[in-house]
Amino acid sequence: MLSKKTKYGLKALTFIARSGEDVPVQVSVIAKSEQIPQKFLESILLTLRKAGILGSKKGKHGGYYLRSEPSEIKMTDVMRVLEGPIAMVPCVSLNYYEKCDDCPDEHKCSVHRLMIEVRDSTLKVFRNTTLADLSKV
Amino acid sequence: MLSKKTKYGLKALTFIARSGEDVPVQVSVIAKSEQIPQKFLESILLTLRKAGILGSKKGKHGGYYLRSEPSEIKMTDVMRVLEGPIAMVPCVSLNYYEKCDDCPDEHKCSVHRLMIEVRDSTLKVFRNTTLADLSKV
DNA sequence: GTAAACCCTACTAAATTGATAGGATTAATA
DNA sequence: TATTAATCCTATCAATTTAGTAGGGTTTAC
Repeated sequence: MLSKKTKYGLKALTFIARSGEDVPVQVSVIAKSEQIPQKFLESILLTLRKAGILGSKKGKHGGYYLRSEPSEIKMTDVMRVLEGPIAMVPCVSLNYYEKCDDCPDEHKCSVHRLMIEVRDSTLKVFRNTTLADLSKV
Repeated sequence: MLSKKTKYGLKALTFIARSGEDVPVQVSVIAKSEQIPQKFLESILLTLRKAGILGSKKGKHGGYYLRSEPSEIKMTDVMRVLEGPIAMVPCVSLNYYEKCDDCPDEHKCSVHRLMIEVRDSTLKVFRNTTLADLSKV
């Protein structure tokens, strides 16, 4: 299941991308419009900022803005930041690989091979999708 | 993340499929060979039996066996039984559809559209994979 | 009739998720 | 310079899920 965190994060990014203009968007505005608990959203946008996807401006008239063009923001990056590894098992993760305790030989593991296929097909979607695609009405 | 339940379940099914012969396989044998807690595995195989994927024989020399040929057991079915819906959000699930509380219009929801693509690509993998594929050495 | 197997229900500890609380810090502007 | 509006940061918490354990009940082969 997709976490609320990721769902909210994607909606917020879409909102910011759609707002288009060069002024930062405030958390309160997004929260209200997208029906997201404001404090929760704050922490999500903070995560996205720390990951380099969003920039922020403090103080009055502050808010969040995209650090790159929507068409440059790939879902692979966004999903990894919000949801964590794309692979369903660590032994198949490109970025967070970990060996299984059981499993003497990965290449003979039926689960391993199936999950590689799932990972690759999901990756293909995320690699071919950017925030610009999400933002289309 | 793939749950241990699903991982164990897939390994157990593979084990049974590989054993080939027409005699039922005991939980204790699978548990030992695949390093799975026996009581936990019991409950998993029970689930698979109730779902019609496995059959069982009670009493001495009892155990579990496949109800169909490995090549007839599709991953879509197995995954739905063990892991639940394949879709990452209920509003995109074919078998367990549920509307989102937020989201006035699904078709305009960026998350919705992305998750449909992910669902379809995952589904394609699961539809094209059977237990026979998993069981190949 | 007894041992070996599945069957069933209930419980539990740990981790994760989805928040909330409360304030610290920073910046615009009156 | 004081005020206000915003982000930033840490801590806490309740609910849920996960992964497993416990303890028998039931069925069948021999």
